Amino acid sequence: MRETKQKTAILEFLRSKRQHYSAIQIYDAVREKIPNISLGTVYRNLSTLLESGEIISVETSDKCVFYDGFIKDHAHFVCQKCKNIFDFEMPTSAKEHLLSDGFDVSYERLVCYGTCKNCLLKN
Amino acid sequence: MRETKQKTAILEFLRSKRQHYSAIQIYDAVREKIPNISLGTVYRNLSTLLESGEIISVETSDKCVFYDGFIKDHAHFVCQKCKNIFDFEMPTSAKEHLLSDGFDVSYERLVCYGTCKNCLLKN
DNA sequence: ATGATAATAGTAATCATTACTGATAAGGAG
DNA sequence: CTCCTTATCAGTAATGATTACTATTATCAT
Repeated sequence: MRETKQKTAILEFLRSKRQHYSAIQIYDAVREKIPNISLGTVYRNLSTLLESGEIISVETSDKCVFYDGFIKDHAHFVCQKCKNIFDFEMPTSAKEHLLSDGFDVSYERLVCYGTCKNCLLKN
Repeated sequence: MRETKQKTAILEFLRSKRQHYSAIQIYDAVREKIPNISLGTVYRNLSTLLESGEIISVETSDKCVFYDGFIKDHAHFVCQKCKNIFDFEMPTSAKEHLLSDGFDVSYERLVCYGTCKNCLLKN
């Protein structure tokens, strides 16, 4: 796994923000530093960064995947109105329970859907 | 919302199985009863059934969505080897915690990834 | 410095899902 | 039961996210 300015820029962008970005959003952000970076390069690097565990992915009911440079265990809340994703602390893990049932758990994702504070005030 | 044989067949198929199917798998299964049903019809009915809460969807790190006719609250375990999806009981919900923080939660999805019993034995 | 080769830019292809359109059928009114 | 409105359908085209391909470039061990 070679060090390239493309991969470094992607990782630095994700680590500099505590938000969740789609591949195209990352592409647009990184293009400010590397104007001719290819979208395929963004996808390829996101894959290798996922494999190496340097970033995590968040699958929601939106059609695209979101990427997160904050890799400490945490859960996500998706606001169905404004589409924002909020982090919150992971409540009790299901790992032990599954392990005792003979399943080997590598990671878990909890996603809650609803309406966020801000959107509730706007109703 | 009209009753059609297409919608009935889709719902009956999902309710008759305790597994999780992609749109194409549902399409293939329902085609045995309604040979000329259209894939678009399957997607449209899956959407309305989701909206009415008669089925649920499961988003995983696979590119496609899985649909489930079993709508009681439960969590999912995805085997990264055989790709099977297993149900398990939802551990403590995050709802109360989020509600006390001012978020209105409509539903939550917990997905664990790892290796299932069967695949562990095969290693 | 140099050579092997991993990674890149650019583009084409794939795959899941959605949109469109003229035809069909569900189901309420008469 | 028959007719009429219109939601839903089949079939197909379009979209949007992601992946594959290829000739070129740049990383890094020697």
